[in-house]
Amino acid sequence: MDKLVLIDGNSIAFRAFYALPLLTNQSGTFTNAAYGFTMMLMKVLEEEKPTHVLVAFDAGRVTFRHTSYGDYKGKRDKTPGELSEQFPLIKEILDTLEIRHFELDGYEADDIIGTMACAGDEQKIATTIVTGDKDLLQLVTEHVTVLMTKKGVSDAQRYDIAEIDQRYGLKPKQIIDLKGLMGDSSDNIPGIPGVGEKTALKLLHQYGSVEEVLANVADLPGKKLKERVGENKAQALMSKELATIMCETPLDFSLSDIIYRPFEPAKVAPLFKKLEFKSLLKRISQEDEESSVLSVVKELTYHLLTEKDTSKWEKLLREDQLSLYVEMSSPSYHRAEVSALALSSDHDHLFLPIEVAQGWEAFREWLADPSKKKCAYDVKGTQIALKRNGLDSAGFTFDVMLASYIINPSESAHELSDIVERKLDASLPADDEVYGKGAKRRSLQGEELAAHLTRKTETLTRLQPVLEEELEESGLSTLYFELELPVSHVLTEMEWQGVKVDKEGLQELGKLLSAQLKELTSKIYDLAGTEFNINSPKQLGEILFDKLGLPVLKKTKTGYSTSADVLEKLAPQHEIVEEILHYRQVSKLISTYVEGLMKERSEEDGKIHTRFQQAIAATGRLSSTDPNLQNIPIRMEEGRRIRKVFIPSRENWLLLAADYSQIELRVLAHLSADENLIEAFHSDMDIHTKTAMDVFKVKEEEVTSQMRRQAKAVNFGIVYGISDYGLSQSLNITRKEAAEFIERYLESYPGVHKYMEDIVKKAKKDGYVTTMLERRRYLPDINSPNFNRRSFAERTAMNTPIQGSAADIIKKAMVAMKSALDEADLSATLLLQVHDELIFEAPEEELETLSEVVCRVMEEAVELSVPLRVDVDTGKTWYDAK
DNA sequence: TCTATCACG
DNA sequence: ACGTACGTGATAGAG
Repeated sequence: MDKLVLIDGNSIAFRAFYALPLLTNQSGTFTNAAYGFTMMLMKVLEEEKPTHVLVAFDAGRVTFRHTSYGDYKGKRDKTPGELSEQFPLIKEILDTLEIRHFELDGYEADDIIGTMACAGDEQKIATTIVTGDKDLLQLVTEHVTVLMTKKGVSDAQRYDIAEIDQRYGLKPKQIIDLKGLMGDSSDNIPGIPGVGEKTALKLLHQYGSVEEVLANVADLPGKKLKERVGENKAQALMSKELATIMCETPLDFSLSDIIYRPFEPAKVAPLFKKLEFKSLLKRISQEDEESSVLSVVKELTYHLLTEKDTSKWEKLLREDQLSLYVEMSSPSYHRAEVSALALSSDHDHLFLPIEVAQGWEAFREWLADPSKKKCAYDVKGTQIALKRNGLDSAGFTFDVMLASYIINPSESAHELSDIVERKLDASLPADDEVYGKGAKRRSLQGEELAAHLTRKTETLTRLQPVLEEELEESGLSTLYFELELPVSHVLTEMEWQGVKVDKEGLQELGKLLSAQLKELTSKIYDLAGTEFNINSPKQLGEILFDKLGLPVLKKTKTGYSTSADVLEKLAPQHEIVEEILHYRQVSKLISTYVEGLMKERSEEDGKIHTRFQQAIAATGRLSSTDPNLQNIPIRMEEGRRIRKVFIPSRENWLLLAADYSQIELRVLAHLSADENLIEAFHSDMDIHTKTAMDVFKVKEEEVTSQMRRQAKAVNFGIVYGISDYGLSQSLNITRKEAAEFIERYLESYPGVHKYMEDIVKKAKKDGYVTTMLERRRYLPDINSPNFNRRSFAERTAMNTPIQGSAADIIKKAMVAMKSALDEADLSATLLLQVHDELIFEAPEEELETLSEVVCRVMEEAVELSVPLRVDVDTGKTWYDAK
């Protein structure tokens, strides 16, 4: 028995959109209408068990109805962008489910459905129309029923001839007459003014049709009604015509084109996964009898390689590309031990204990051959771990971790198991689960290790094409392949190189600071009249505010705030406060820097090898861990001395530091095209002085240091996504004063003002912002009804293109630097990056050439509408290279 | 494990 | 009226 289901795509999507909250998935795509639509669709497919399915959509804006009545659908609100952008998504879902969908220029979805319903009726096929629109009731016949959505989307009411009769006392065709008389405000069909559903029904019950009603105007009850009907005869007839659904739409397909075959869950799951349709995912996987959709419990067949049988696997190394995963004892690949590695092609999975890999000559050659393509998770860590085990490697053309990051840099979880969860219809136990964490950590061995590891490499092979496609779809391929991947290779070199630390110098400094701390401690105990743990904010708070009775200016969730900005305000009130501030400083220097750096210094080479994390910061910046070398003190002289222990690794070498001057404000000048700001940079002015002149309306000579300091804070504010409150906090002024500063700034730099407004608007429309090199950051909260979340997202929208473009620029310079140094035949090496600064070490005689090369490469990394300026300094220590 | 604090750009 | 500056990482204390 055939069963035809006709779905009114627009109507269901509308219903779903307004019935559900404005959901977004991780990448900021609105999904509520698509989700509701799919829920409805699944339910219908399950319950109706159709043999033929079709979804009809409205095409374009102008239909034949507009031709006859210009105002047709005139009053309808414009479809909100959050909904219209979901239509392509809905169509993609239908395509994946292999359900045909149609739209036809000049016609509405109704007309396609009407025509198919007529065909179904003629051929006596049981037909169900799914819609939220009462108009379609006119199509009901002996064979055709309408499934009408009620509140929400999952609830529906079936209308057949009997139901329509019971509800309206009409035959289906009379629904047209009903519309003709009462009109339809949503479609802007006028009908007869003053005639609503009640009157219209009464008239139709008596006369049967619009024409008959009009023919009997004279007999109609009530003077008003007579008048109205009499005056609007033509309008009533036209309304009826507008409400009539076409049954002769010229369609270029027939029943045989819309045959429905139940979909394969395995094909649909990845899309649902991507859209985060979790409950639907569960639903389809259950239908699949839990075979394989979510759980790839299916054991992988892998080959555990021993020294003896390496030769028979050499053929695997001739594959176009292989995935490689190196298993380590900890994430700190500069120290971690490698237990084993695994190789995967599409078909074969090979497990190699580290000794076997080291002893297999053909593998070593393959690994070091740059023309042999390899895919890995965290290429940098992989290459360093391999190198520490005597294995040189090259030819890594894909990094799964980096790809996942570039696709969505806001995502906090780029572990392989997280990526698999998001991008594939599979799952992988997280390393923490397999190994346990903290004290429970254990090591894996033998078969267990082999199974876990080969499963990871197998996953890499499956992830790569999925990620590649997603990069391409979002226009991120260039950024990924030409910037991020090359940068990761530069970082590998930098980390491998490491930076030399003067052990004795560090110990010396430690002693000095410890002595100072001791003195401060006893002084503080004296002043407090008791001993307590100064490092404990809780105990400190009790001393300051309870015992000494200082005023409480700020509180935290847990009690009194003792942060530096509070203490600074309290300093005049009690001698102890200043000592505490000083104590904090010294204590920080000892614990974080002296002791922290000492712990990370390798006894082997006397160097520190930080890890530059490339897949953390949402703006595209790098971060540095174990230890963090991007936050070595500089602002206070006392802390700055820490920099004296960072020295060149060889004799007669020096350090060279090159930093971009005002890169973020220059980027802002470029992005905003603000004439005043551009001019300021072209004339090489001190930008904070210039801002002070504009904000305070004074001449250059009249700018005081106080004004310059305030102007500097305003500039920071602009870069961070200005708010009066934020500025008032940082300058210790009232919000009103801060707001005035901002206003005067924006008046002086109208281009910046417009840019800030435009970028927020664009973010609201697209759901994301981009940097100069098209790096993308999604802002799911940008349209949030929650003021806080929305404001945060708006500031992020303003800040990310600036901070992110600056990150793009220095990354580009780093990539270019590699070849520039080679070309100039320099042995200088890049050691560190600190956001807007690069630090090199080089033999003394190279410094002059190096300065020139470094400046040129950094300044010419990209072309902006303002010049980029780089300052260079050299010295025997990092402290001296200032 | 979470919170407060503070170091950097 | 809402209550924030943007982006990070490390440490110590407290639960």
